[in-house]
Amino acid sequence: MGRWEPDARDRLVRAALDLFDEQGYENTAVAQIAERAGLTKSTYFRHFKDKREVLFGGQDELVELLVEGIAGTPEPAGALRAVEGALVAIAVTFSEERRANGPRRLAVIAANDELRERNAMKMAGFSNVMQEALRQRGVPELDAAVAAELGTVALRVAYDRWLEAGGDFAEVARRALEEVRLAAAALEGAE
Amino acid sequence: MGRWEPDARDRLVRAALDLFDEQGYENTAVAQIAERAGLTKSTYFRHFKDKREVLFGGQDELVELLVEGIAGTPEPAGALRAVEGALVAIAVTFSEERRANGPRRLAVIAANDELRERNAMKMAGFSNVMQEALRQRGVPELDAAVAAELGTVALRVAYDRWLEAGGDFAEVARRALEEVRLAAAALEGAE
DNA sequence: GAAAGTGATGGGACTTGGTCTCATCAACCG
DNA sequence: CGGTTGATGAGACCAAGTCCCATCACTTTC
Repeated sequence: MGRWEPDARDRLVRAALDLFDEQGYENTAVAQIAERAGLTKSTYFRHFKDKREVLFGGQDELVELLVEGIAGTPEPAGALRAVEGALVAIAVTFSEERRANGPRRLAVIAANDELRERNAMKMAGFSNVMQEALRQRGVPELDAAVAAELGTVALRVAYDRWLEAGGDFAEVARRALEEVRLAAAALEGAE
Repeated sequence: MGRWEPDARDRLVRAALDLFDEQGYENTAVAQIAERAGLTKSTYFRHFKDKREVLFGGQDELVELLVEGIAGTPEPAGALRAVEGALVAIAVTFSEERRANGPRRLAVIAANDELRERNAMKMAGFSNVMQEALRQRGVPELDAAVAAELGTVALRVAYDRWLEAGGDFAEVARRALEEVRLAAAALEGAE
């Protein structure tokens, strides 16, 4: 594989991020991204299923790691401990290079409805995947839903902090999850 | 207003739901929806900003009610009580007609990625709105995020049950939220 | 070493979502 | 009765995304 100029996919990602940054997502045509990467529209759509996906690559890998992280947490462990295992498992993908591009990527996404939509779907996907993995362990439906949802809250918080301050993502995530748990436990109900 | 055939918007919604049901969302063109409603593509896009929105109308009203429900909960009350106020506040929009069309609408949405994406965005929007409204009451950031997220879990659960069994939505939502709270409180942390 | 195969690419036709502009036409108002 | 208003129709236009076929670099096989 890779008989021609290598890294076509990477070149597309870089070209897209640059162009979105320079002139905005909506003002950038797929053909333009391809051109800057030395390719054509056809080739772009062979690598990414639509215009947005160039910003959301690697999601499949994260999903796999989340599932493995939950399934691989030794029994007996509560649902939230398994979620912690999932967050720790994805830490390997949080490289320095990813941290460097993070803010630029976030800024592009935040500036466009279509992209925010895709991001919401991504997050919901993470939650669903964790919920399903928890149910596979025998966690009851509602508990799985709650634990998975709190896990994604922690994931968002941890990601923000990690972009801000760096450090070991696994540690940041563990702390965030514990804070979320305490906040949830402190909620008063109807009396 | 309404000098020509009235209810253009309603006709479009009905035509869309019928066509999506008959031949699927992707196999239905906007022009076809408009045609069945006795209108044209131009008019369609005057009523809905894109092809999907015909299935997601009324979101603005829900957002308003959620915010009012939280802001209108008398102090002092915990974050989750305010969220309960929000869920109760939207109950007025859950009519019998809406319940009748609910399952068909859900089936169409579930069958298509684009629509599931929009739905995820809608839910995330509810959560964000509640979170912001809670912060306006002085609830700390993280507590607001957790309460809002648990609120949307309860909202989903309540909606499912209400579609299934009917009854007073406010009551169903209250019960769902209490169950969610108990599930969250029962989560064990790292020792 | 030539022929056949393979996989990534180029190119262009085509459909459809979505935007924009201008014309039309029914109702209302003075 | 003539002018205004607001919803609609009509059609040009652009970009996203799909499809199909040609091409070309490299590999395998005989």
